[in-house]
Amino acid sequence: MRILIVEDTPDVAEAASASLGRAGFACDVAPTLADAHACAGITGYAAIVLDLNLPDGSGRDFLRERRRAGDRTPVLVLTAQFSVDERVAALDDGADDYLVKPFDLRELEARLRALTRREAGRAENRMVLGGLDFDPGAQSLRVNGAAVTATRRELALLNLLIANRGRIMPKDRLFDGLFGFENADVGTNTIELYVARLRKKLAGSGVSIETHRGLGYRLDLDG
Amino acid sequence: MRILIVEDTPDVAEAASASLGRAGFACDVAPTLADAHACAGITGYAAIVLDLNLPDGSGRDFLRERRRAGDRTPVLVLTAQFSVDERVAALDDGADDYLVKPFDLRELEARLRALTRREAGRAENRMVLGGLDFDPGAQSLRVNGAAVTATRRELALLNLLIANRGRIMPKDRLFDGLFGFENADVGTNTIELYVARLRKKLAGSGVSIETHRGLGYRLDLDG
DNA sequence: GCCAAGCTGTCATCAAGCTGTCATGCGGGC
DNA sequence: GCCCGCATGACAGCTTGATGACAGCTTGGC
Repeated sequence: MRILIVEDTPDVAEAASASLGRAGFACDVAPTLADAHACAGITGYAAIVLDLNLPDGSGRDFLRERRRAGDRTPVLVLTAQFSVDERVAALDDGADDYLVKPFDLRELEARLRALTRREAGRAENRMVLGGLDFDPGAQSLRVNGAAVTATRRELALLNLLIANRGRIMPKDRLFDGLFGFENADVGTNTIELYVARLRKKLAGSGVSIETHRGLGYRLDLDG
Repeated sequence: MRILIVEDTPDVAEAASASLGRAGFACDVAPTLADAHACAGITGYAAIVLDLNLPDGSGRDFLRERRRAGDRTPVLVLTAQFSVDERVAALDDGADDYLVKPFDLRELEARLRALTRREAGRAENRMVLGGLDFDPGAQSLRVNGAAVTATRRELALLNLLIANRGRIMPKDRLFDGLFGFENADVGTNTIELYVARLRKKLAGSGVSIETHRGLGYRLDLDG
């Protein structure tokens, strides 16, 4: 799950990026509208966090342009004041949610989880599949009822695979979802590595990750 | 499905070629207009990805020439800036779609699929025929409801045959769709080989691949 | 601030399975 | 009957993925 944070205050952007990173999201930060356009053009995002007040224009323009271009990526808008007008305007422009600054990082995290969840067509956070019980909010994983510890990257990968359950996910797509731009130089071998680590932890759960040579990986129930 | 990528930046061309290759397209790369003309003269393409800014001229000239010569191959144009003028001009010249650089490889893939699909007159990606259910986007194949694993080449061949369902496809045409120039020295026997492999996997699906001696192969419902 | 523990990603090596060639056999057409 | 085109099994090369070991770095405890 890759997130774009459009925010020009370094402190806020950094804090949000760190917090969301811990929560299993891969984050890219864009301090200007121009950067935001560039990022959104290069890769797809599971959601966008958009500050309205930016040095080179209003986030509303960015939002409107994206929507006009047919992009339906969930957007969470950050507003400075709790003005009903501004709030309504943002939603009219196509925002999916808003948060008033200053905000609690945990709330940002929770709302983003709700947005990406909604996109995947799920009503609740928890995902149960076979003997596997995964809650991305609590970052908790259970296999056949027993709690299993997994690292951030492992959970992020699992999250992606479950969200695309039954579909073959190309390795580069998984890579995009796991790493932001600042980690672009990481070897693609790491995906194979984490798949191997995940497989060990999922052993006996009735869920497995199939390899499709030259195509990618697919998570699904056994059999 | 064979694609011509006219792009002079090696990184971009390579990334696109790799990504599309995984998606089941056979790609040729032409770094100059001269190369592009040569390739387009030698073989037909399901679509052309055309960068406008090339070392030996503008892609627009290439596009205009092709259209004037009566070629209706779908063309997706890559533009550097999001300029409305340039965009309109490209569409006027006969482009079918455009993408602003930098772009997301997934989007390129999706748009090409849309273009080639449109050419085949289908509205949806998924193809259902008898007991056969094939989704080229997810690279997933089901026979009578059961998932069947197939390799990249097998899927590419199936894709071609289904897209031309009911029509006899000459072997050299299938060959062109499966292999780019860099594989030009592959024996034509390989087509027979992959037809045989596909037949095994499609057994009992109600769909079969008929041999027409000296003419080619035809995929259709039994009976 | 220091230290320990564990997470991360690289490398090298090994295994798997895809790919295309070859050889052989079959069957239709002339 | 002969020839040509196609079918198919076996095989070797090679790309791609799997996996164990390791070093650097981050993180959290004290």
